[in-house]
Amino acid sequence: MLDHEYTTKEVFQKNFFADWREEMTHEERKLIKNLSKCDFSEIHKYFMEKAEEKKNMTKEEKKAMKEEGNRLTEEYGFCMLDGHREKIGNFRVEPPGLFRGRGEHPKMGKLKKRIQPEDIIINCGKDSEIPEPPEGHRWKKVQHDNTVTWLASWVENIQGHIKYIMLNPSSKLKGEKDWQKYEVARRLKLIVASIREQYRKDWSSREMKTRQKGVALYFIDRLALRAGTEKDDDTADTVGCCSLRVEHITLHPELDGQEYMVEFDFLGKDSIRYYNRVPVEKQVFKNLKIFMENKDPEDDLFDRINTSYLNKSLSESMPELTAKVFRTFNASTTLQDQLNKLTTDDMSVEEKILSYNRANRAVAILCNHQRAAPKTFEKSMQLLQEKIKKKKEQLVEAKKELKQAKKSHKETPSEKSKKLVEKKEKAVRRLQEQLTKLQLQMTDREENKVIALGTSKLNYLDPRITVAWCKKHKVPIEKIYNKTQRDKFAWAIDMAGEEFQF
DNA sequence: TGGTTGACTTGGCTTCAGGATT
DNA sequence: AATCCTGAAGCCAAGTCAACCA
Repeated sequence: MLDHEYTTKEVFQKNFFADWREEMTHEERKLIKNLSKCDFSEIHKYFMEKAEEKKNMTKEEKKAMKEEGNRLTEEYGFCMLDGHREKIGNFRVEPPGLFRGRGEHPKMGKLKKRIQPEDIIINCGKDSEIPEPPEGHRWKKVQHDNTVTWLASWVENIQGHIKYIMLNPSSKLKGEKDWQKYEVARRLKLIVASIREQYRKDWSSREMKTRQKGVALYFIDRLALRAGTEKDDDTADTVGCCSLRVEHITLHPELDGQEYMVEFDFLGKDSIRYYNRVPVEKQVFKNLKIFMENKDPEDDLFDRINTSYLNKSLSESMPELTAKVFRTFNASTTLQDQLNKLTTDDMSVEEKILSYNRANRAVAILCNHQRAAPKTFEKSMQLLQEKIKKKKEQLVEAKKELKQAKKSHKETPSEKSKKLVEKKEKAVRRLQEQLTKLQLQMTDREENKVIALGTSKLNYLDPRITVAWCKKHKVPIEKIYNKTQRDKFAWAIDMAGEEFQF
């Protein structure tokens, strides 16, 4: 961990040292009193050498390692559910280490303890074979609760949260849940117009609580904000819609030539910054002003409501409707609209894929799915640039040769010279295609520098939209979904025809 | 009504296998 | 065969939301 910047943070060092001292013997505690006087270079070196050793293993050793890994997965990575053999998602218990957390987490650096069999609850079928605990140990408990999906659990010592062993996304159980999720979002589509009408009415309600609900829901719908459930104090300070504070928004009666602008700036899930400037309706602007009156920056913007109230009122519009459904609904709707807008029949498969990625990107931007620019970004762009340059030169050369061939064919026509012209024409065409492909790749990568597509693809986009699009436009599904994704979305690949509409 | 707990989904980052390139 | 590079798998933290309890 010494290579990481966060080990230099005061909170990290303080937490780590406190927990470390707990583990010390009486003598050690007497001796080791100041972290800054501790020299970890030897153990650091030891681990570096270990890593080096591993890297330098012979082919045979590597192969043996891999086989052992496969054997373990084969033995522990599957379970039987309702008579089907299903893949388990995370079948290994989390190893001990130093807790990091995201953003300015107050518990960073604390010691995450090793989990013992005595910490583990096994949840299996009544008549299934109970897994043996390691020699000399016993499980905390063995239970047979068929109302939950987890196979094993333990309590983690940093926050006291429960951790679970659950099934892989490719499993029937998870697939069915996923399908249901999208069906709920599709039901929202049918009533969203009336919900929008209602929350606009709520902006002028006599009750401040109702107004807050109306504005919050508008943000959730229009900006795809998360619900914003309140959280413990001893976690990183992040917010969602309902937990927004006055300090997170700035009102501009006019900005960039537009009226009623709201500027958002806050840290959301995983301490990812959300920054956005949006023009809003006059009534929304007026309400926000009222909500902010006589408040300090650190006061809640929506002080009369919370996610539980919001969800309760949503469930009256439609059973199973909660705040997060809007994200799924808006993401999937956006994908479908963008795909319709960006795809035409005359496109090549590569161009269609770029269109798909652009549609996917529109969703990722809506949901604020960001990533750090890849460490290798500049380098890999440069590489691509060089490839393009080389290809261009080749193209110029090929064109020259074609011209030459044409010329000699004109001067002394023969079967042979005709063939040569055709051959050169073909070469030019091929190079041209390869060049466009590279340029498309470049555009795609550039536009994707700080945008993460994976999260929306995996969690927000109804896979049936993608499957239908692939079928309609003759794009092989393998070009859009990799193996894992195809496994996860097997239900949609089976189910959706090209006529599917979200 | 408000706080807590439990179960499940969502999320970005790291690691590493394996294909591409030299 | 060695090295490079990338995509995917894996990791585990951090959300959402319902049930439960006082």
